[in-house]
Amino acid sequence: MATIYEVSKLAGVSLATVSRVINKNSRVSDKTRLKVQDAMKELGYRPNSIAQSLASNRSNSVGILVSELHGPFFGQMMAGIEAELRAAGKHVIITCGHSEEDKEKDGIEFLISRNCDAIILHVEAVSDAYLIDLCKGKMPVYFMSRLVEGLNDNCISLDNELGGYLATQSVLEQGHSAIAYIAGPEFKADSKDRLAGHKRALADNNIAFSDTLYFEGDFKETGGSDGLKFFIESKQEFSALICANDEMASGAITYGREQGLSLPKDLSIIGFDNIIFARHTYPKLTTIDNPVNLMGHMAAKLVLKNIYKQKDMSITHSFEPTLITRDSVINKT
Amino acid sequence: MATIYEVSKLAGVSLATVSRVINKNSRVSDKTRLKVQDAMKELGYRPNSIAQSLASNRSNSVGILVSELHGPFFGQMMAGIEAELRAAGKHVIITCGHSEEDKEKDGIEFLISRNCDAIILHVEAVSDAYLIDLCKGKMPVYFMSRLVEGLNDNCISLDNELGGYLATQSVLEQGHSAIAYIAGPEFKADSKDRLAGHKRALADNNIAFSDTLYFEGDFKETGGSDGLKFFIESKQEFSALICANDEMASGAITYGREQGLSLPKDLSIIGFDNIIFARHTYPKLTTIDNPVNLMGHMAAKLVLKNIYKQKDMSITHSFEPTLITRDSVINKT
DNA sequence: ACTTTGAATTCTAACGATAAAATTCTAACA
DNA sequence: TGTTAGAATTTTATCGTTAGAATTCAAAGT
Repeated sequence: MATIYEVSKLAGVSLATVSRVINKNSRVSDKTRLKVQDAMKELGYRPNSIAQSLASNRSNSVGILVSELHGPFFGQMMAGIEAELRAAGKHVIITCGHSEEDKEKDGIEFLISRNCDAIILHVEAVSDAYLIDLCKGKMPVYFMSRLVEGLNDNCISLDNELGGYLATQSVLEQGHSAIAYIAGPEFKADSKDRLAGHKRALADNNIAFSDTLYFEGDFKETGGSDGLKFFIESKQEFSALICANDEMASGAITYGREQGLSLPKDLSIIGFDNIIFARHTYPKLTTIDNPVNLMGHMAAKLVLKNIYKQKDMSITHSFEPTLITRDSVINKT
Repeated sequence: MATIYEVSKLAGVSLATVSRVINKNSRVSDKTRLKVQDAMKELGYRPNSIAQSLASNRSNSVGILVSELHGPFFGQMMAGIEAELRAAGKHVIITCGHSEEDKEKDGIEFLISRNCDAIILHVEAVSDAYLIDLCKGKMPVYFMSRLVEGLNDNCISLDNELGGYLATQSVLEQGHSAIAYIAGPEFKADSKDRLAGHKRALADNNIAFSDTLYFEGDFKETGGSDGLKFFIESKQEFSALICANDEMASGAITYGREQGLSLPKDLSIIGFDNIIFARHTYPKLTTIDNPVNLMGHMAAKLVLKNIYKQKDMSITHSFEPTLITRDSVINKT
């Protein structure tokens, strides 16, 4: 591979001049710029990004940690981040933490050791204290879908409490009052907030929250099936089921039908996230839209603005969920 | 951040010695190793991977190009590759080509310019000729889910023809004979091979392939709905529908029910890929399993073996699809 | 013609590691 | 005691670029 040195020789200028036409920040006369560009073309020159990084102390890479590389939710998130960053010539180094504390810490260490210019984290298992500490280090850290105390400016988050409220409120408005709730893992902030919204909506409607109509799921299909099984076996009356995400709602739908329920007649179900497949369940899933792709774009923009000093980036830190009405919730009356 | 130089000073040894304890390939006496390790710990030293890359001409990064970052299929694939590589201390740089020729080429260029040690491509729009040419360059290139003429050793592929055959054969065995087929985009190799398998199964059973029961879809939900719409509006008789992937099958199921079909009684549907959601459609989707996660692992192993010279890597280049029987195909009789 | 000034360009020293060659050390053996 | 082989360690050059200081150049002002 041709180096900058060979280009400079061929063009008859110094190394520094070539470097300056590559980086087009400092001024070079049109004449020399052309000479250099010709030489670059002739040699098929491509700057060595590693050498650039070493010399400039900039790797032009952004680390991303998500819980899982698969899964519709993270897919949308990564797609948003990558698209935005790639358009700016930056690249993403992606790894995953599987929602486990050790693996998340491990992943973060890994990204730091790769000399990213910044990292964007979707972490769930690690504590706020750890993150606050992490932010004291020299690596800039940003958070997706998580609001870390005192680090608001580094967070892109969804109002999960509102989402939880919206879900429950919409079900209540359809005349349901005995409502079962399958939450995500209690240690996850998302779960907690969505549940809080649920409780607020119940309270607003003077309905008591019942422990027996609560189940802690795992945010996966199994959480939905296990939860519904639990409720059915406990022989309680309930006409609606709220699932803290769409995967669990899917699991619940599948399990419910296996148990002979006619959906949505026998049971209304609402999900959360509005993943792409939500429109292909039967009945089509009513859910809460989580604009995670947009949020991914925004996280990337935040990095572009703060780290790469790009102008004209208007940042929104907080996003609002909205109700998507389909067929899985019906009027009780 | 502490550098190797500071460590060497603190430990009272030379740079080279520190380098050798970091890379633990060459021998260092236990005594000095300990001294150096202590010094590293004391300084919180972490090797600068960029400098390592420049000096060793190894970036320890593998570029990955997939069609989309979202989507269940690619998620599984990326997860497999990343897990394997990450365990070996390598990182992945991921980008996407959106199944468009220009964007794919662009993505490849992008990865090459990032000095990856190798790249793993899932490309669909780019020609074999282009890829063969690409392989003549100095960047090692590997292919996922694609068999490039003469580059077999660099490919990890699925026997799509067999998968197509299996799908059709299984439907035929259930007594169906009027079978509609929704293919993927014709320019994609996967589509072509699956269709070829379909035709072979028909031929084996002395059933003529009918142009009017063929529709070229887009591998997305819309392909399924558009295809089924086309068949229904053409007023043909058919009792089974084969979709070249699960997304299209989902779309077809949803559309079919919207049109008042009772599934699977009125129409049997089979998909391809066995994405995670296939078990949550209604009826649960009978499909062909595509072990793409495994294949991702295998592609990574191939890189580990060829590029990073890891031993004990047994490589399987070709994978076989298998039939997953669920509820969406019923016996016609 | 002679400064002056600002733009254009070159020079030089990093950046933080690796790797090959050169050197020193250590212990065994004649 | 001197030799020698092999292990342990150091020396030195290098990877390909950037960045700031130093220099040269060109046009304008006096």
